[in-house]
Amino acid sequence: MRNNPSILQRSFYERDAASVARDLLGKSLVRQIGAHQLAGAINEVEAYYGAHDSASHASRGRTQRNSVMFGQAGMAYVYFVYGMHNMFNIVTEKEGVAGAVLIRSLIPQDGVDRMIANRNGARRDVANGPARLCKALEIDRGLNKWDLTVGERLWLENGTTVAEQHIQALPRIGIDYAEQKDRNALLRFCLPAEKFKMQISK
DNA sequence: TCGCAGATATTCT
DNA sequence: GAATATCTGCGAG
Repeated sequence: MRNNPSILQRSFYERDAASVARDLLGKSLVRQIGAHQLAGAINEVEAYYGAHDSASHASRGRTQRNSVMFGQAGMAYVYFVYGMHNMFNIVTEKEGVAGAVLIRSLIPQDGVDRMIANRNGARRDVANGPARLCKALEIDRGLNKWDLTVGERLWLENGTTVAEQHIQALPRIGIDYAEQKDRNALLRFCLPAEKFKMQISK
Protein backbone atom coordinates (compact mmCIF):
# COMPACT_ATOMS: atom_id res chain seq x y z
CA MET A 1 0.00 0.00 0.00
CA ARG A 2 2.92 2.37 -0.33
CA ASN A 3 2.53 5.27 -2.76
CA ASN A 4 -1.22 4.97 -2.73
CA PRO A 5 -2.36 8.40 -3.96
CA SER A 6 -5.54 8.32 -1.89
CA ILE A 7 -3.65 8.20 1.43
CA LEU A 8 -4.01 11.45 3.33
CA GLN A 9 -0.67 13.28 3.52
CA ARG A 10 0.97 15.27 6.29
CA SER A 11 -0.30 18.61 4.98
CA PHE A 12 -3.88 17.46 5.54
CA TYR A 13 -3.20 17.11 9.27
CA GLU A 14 -1.06 20.23 9.77
CA ARG A 15 -4.08 22.46 10.25
CA ASP A 16 -6.49 23.66 12.89
CA ALA A 17 -7.83 20.67 14.84
CA ALA A 18 -11.49 21.53 14.25
CA SER A 19 -10.91 21.90 10.50
CA VAL A 20 -9.14 18.56 10.30
CA ALA A 21 -11.88 16.96 12.40
CA ARG A 22 -14.62 18.17 10.09
CA ASP A 23 -12.72 17.12 6.98
CA LEU A 24 -12.13 13.64 8.39
CA LEU A 25 -15.84 12.85 8.19
CA GLY A 26 -16.39 10.46 5.31
CA LYS A 27 -12.74 9.43 5.13
CA SER A 28 -11.82 5.76 5.48
CA LEU A 29 -9.71 4.44 8.31
CA VAL A 30 -7.76 1.40 7.09
CA ARG A 31 -6.09 -1.21 9.29
CA GLN A 32 -3.75 -3.77 7.73
CA ILE A 33 -3.04 -6.89 9.78
CA GLY A 34 -0.89 -9.28 7.84
CA ALA A 35 -2.94 -10.32 4.82
CA HIS A 36 -6.14 -8.98 6.34
CA GLN A 37 -7.48 -5.50 5.74
CA LEU A 38 -10.13 -3.84 7.87
CA ALA A 39 -11.68 -0.51 6.96
CA GLY A 40 -14.46 1.80 8.08
CA ALA A 41 -15.82 5.21 7.18
CA ILE A 42 -15.49 7.88 9.85
CA ASN A 43 -18.81 9.37 10.89
CA GLU A 44 -18.09 10.96 14.26
CA VAL A 45 -15.05 12.85 15.60
CA GLU A 46 -14.06 15.36 18.27
CA ALA A 47 -11.36 18.05 18.20
CA TYR A 48 -9.05 18.73 21.14
CA TYR A 49 -6.62 21.60 21.57
CA GLY A 50 -3.84 22.32 24.04
CA ALA A 51 -3.35 24.94 26.72
CA HIS A 52 -6.69 26.72 26.28
CA ASP A 53 -8.83 23.60 26.25
CA SER A 54 -9.49 22.25 29.75
CA ALA A 55 -11.00 19.08 28.25
CA SER A 56 -7.72 18.18 26.56
CA HIS A 57 -5.01 15.97 27.98
CA ALA A 58 -2.59 18.70 26.95
CA SER A 59 -4.28 21.45 28.99
CA ARG A 60 -1.84 21.02 31.87
CA GLY A 61 1.20 21.06 29.70
CA ARG A 62 3.34 18.38 28.21
CA THR A 63 3.66 15.05 29.99
CA GLN A 64 5.09 11.74 29.00
CA ARG A 65 1.69 10.44 27.93
CA ASN A 66 0.53 13.40 25.85
CA SER A 67 3.87 14.36 24.33
CA VAL A 68 2.82 12.93 20.98
CA MET A 69 0.08 15.60 20.82
CA PHE A 70 2.81 18.22 20.69
CA GLY A 71 4.71 16.41 17.99
CA GLN A 72 4.37 16.06 14.26
CA ALA A 73 0.90 16.03 12.69
CA GLY A 74 -0.38 12.81 11.16
CA MET A 75 0.74 10.58 14.02
CA ALA A 76 -1.54 8.28 16.01
CA TYR A 77 -2.14 9.06 19.69
CA VAL A 78 -3.43 5.92 21.38
CA TYR A 79 -3.98 5.90 25.13
CA PHE A 80 -5.64 3.80 27.78
CA VAL A 81 -8.43 4.89 30.17
CA TYR A 82 -10.82 3.43 32.73
CA GLY A 83 -8.49 0.50 33.21
CA MET A 84 -9.74 -1.25 30.08
CA HIS A 85 -10.32 0.99 27.09
CA ASN A 86 -8.05 2.18 24.29
CA MET A 87 -8.76 5.46 22.49
CA PHE A 88 -7.51 6.42 19.05
CA ASN A 89 -6.67 10.04 18.20
CA ILE A 90 -4.92 11.67 15.27
CA VAL A 91 -2.39 14.40 16.00
CA THR A 92 -3.00 17.73 14.24
CA GLU A 93 -1.37 21.18 14.04
CA LYS A 94 2.28 21.84 13.35
CA GLU A 95 5.01 20.33 15.46
CA GLY A 96 5.20 22.09 18.84
CA VAL A 97 1.48 22.94 18.95
CA ALA A 98 -0.78 20.52 20.82
CA GLY A 99 -3.87 19.31 19.01
CA ALA A 100 -5.64 16.07 18.18
CA VAL A 101 -8.82 14.60 16.78
CA LEU A 102 -10.53 11.74 18.63
CA ILE A 103 -12.18 9.23 16.32
CA ARG A 104 -15.47 8.32 17.98
CA SER A 105 -17.32 6.21 15.42
CA LEU A 106 -16.88 4.27 12.19
CA ILE A 107 -19.24 2.63 9.73
CA PRO A 108 -17.66 -0.78 8.98
CA GLN A 109 -16.79 -1.30 5.32
CA ASP A 110 -14.18 -4.02 4.78
CA GLY A 111 -13.35 -7.02 6.95
CA VAL A 112 -16.61 -6.75 8.84
CA ASP A 113 -16.59 -10.41 9.84
CA ARG A 114 -13.25 -10.02 11.54
CA MET A 115 -14.39 -6.86 13.31
CA ILE A 116 -17.40 -8.71 14.68
CA ALA A 117 -15.14 -11.51 15.85
CA ASN A 118 -12.89 -8.97 17.56
CA ARG A 119 -15.95 -7.65 19.34
CA ASN A 120 -16.83 -11.07 20.72
CA GLY A 121 -19.48 -11.68 18.10
CA ALA A 122 -21.45 -8.49 18.69
CA ARG A 123 -23.33 -7.83 15.49
CA ARG A 124 -24.62 -4.41 16.48
CA ASP A 125 -22.59 -1.37 17.48
CA VAL A 126 -19.46 -2.93 16.01
CA ALA A 127 -17.47 0.31 15.75
CA ASN A 128 -19.68 3.15 16.95
CA GLY A 129 -17.75 4.22 20.02
CA PRO A 130 -14.15 5.28 20.59
CA ALA A 131 -13.20 2.19 22.59
CA ARG A 132 -15.29 -0.14 20.45
CA LEU A 133 -13.65 0.87 17.20
CA CYS A 134 -10.22 0.31 18.72
CA LYS A 135 -11.23 -3.19 19.68
CA ALA A 136 -12.84 -3.88 16.30
CA LEU A 137 -9.74 -2.69 14.40
CA GLU A 138 -7.22 -4.22 16.83
CA ILE A 139 -5.77 -0.84 17.73
CA ASP A 140 -3.80 -0.72 20.97
CA ARG A 141 -0.94 1.26 22.45
CA GLY A 142 1.51 -0.53 20.22
CA LEU A 143 0.27 1.88 17.55
CA ASN A 144 0.88 4.98 19.67
CA LYS A 145 3.09 7.41 17.72
CA TRP A 146 2.52 5.45 14.54
CA ASP A 147 2.95 7.58 11.40
CA LEU A 148 -0.36 7.48 9.52
CA THR A 149 1.12 8.88 6.31
CA VAL A 150 3.37 5.90 5.60
CA GLY A 151 0.57 3.61 4.41
CA GLU A 152 1.43 0.59 6.50
CA ARG A 153 -0.52 -1.08 9.31
CA LEU A 154 -2.80 1.92 9.84
CA TRP A 155 -3.65 4.89 7.66
CA LEU A 156 -6.45 7.08 6.26
CA GLU A 157 -7.77 7.34 2.74
CA ASN A 158 -10.03 9.69 0.88
CA GLY A 159 -13.58 8.43 0.89
CA THR A 160 -16.92 9.99 0.27
CA THR A 161 -17.04 13.74 -0.09
CA VAL A 162 -19.43 15.04 2.50
CA ALA A 163 -21.74 17.94 1.82
CA GLU A 164 -21.28 20.73 4.34
CA GLN A 165 -24.97 20.85 5.21
CA HIS A 166 -24.93 17.21 6.36
CA ILE A 167 -22.37 17.88 9.08
CA GLN A 168 -23.65 18.46 12.61
CA ALA A 169 -21.56 20.30 15.22
CA LEU A 170 -22.31 19.33 18.82
CA PRO A 171 -20.72 19.54 22.29
CA ARG A 172 -18.15 16.90 23.16
CA ILE A 173 -18.87 13.85 25.31
CA GLY A 174 -17.39 12.48 28.52
CA ILE A 175 -15.66 15.65 29.66
CA ASP A 176 -17.64 16.57 32.78
CA TYR A 177 -14.40 17.50 34.48
CA ALA A 178 -13.73 20.35 32.01
CA GLU A 179 -14.60 24.01 32.39
CA GLN A 180 -18.06 25.09 31.30
CA LYS A 181 -16.86 26.98 28.23
CA ASP A 182 -14.99 23.93 26.98
CA ARG A 183 -17.91 21.60 27.66
CA ASN A 184 -20.12 23.90 25.59
CA ALA A 185 -17.70 24.22 22.70
CA LEU A 186 -19.06 22.69 19.50
CA LEU A 187 -16.04 20.56 18.67
CA ARG A 188 -17.79 17.26 18.02
CA PHE A 189 -18.72 16.61 14.41
CA CYS A 190 -21.23 13.99 13.30
CA LEU A 191 -22.59 12.68 10.08
CA PRO A 192 -26.21 11.58 10.24
CA ALA A 193 -25.89 7.84 9.74
CA GLU A 194 -28.98 7.36 7.57
CA LYS A 195 -27.91 9.69 4.80
CA PHE A 196 -24.33 8.61 4.89
CA LYS A 197 -25.03 4.89 4.69
CA MET A 198 -26.93 5.50 1.48
CA GLN A 199 -23.96 7.31 0.02
CA ILE A 200 -21.41 4.61 0.74
CA SER A 201 -23.62 1.65 -0.07
CA LYS A 202 -23.26 2.35 -3.79
C1' DT B 1 -34.03 1.96 28.59
C1' DC B 2 -31.31 3.02 32.57
C1' DG B 3 -27.82 2.88 36.17
C1' DC B 4 -23.66 1.25 37.81
C1' DA B 5 -19.49 -1.53 38.37
C1' DG B 6 -15.29 -2.35 36.40
C1' DA B 7 -9.47 -2.48 36.76
C1' DT B 8 -5.29 0.01 35.77
C1' DA B 9 -2.06 3.61 33.54
C1' DT B 10 -1.05 8.10 34.39
C1' DT B 11 -0.79 12.08 36.96
C1' DC B 12 -0.86 14.86 41.03
C1' DT B 13 0.16 15.56 46.08
C1' DG C 1 0.01 7.10 48.33
C1' DA C 2 -4.50 8.79 46.18
C1' DA C 3 -7.47 10.40 42.57
C1' DT C 4 -8.94 10.45 38.09
C1' DA C 5 -9.90 8.97 33.36
C1' DT C 6 -11.92 11.72 25.75
C1' DC C 7 -16.13 4.46 28.25
C1' DT C 8 -18.50 -0.01 27.80
C1' DG C 9 -21.10 -4.08 29.02
C1' DC C 10 -24.28 -6.07 31.73
C1' DG C 11 -28.05 -6.82 34.72
C1' DA C 12 -32.40 -5.15 36.50
C1' DG C 13 -36.89 -3.13 35.42
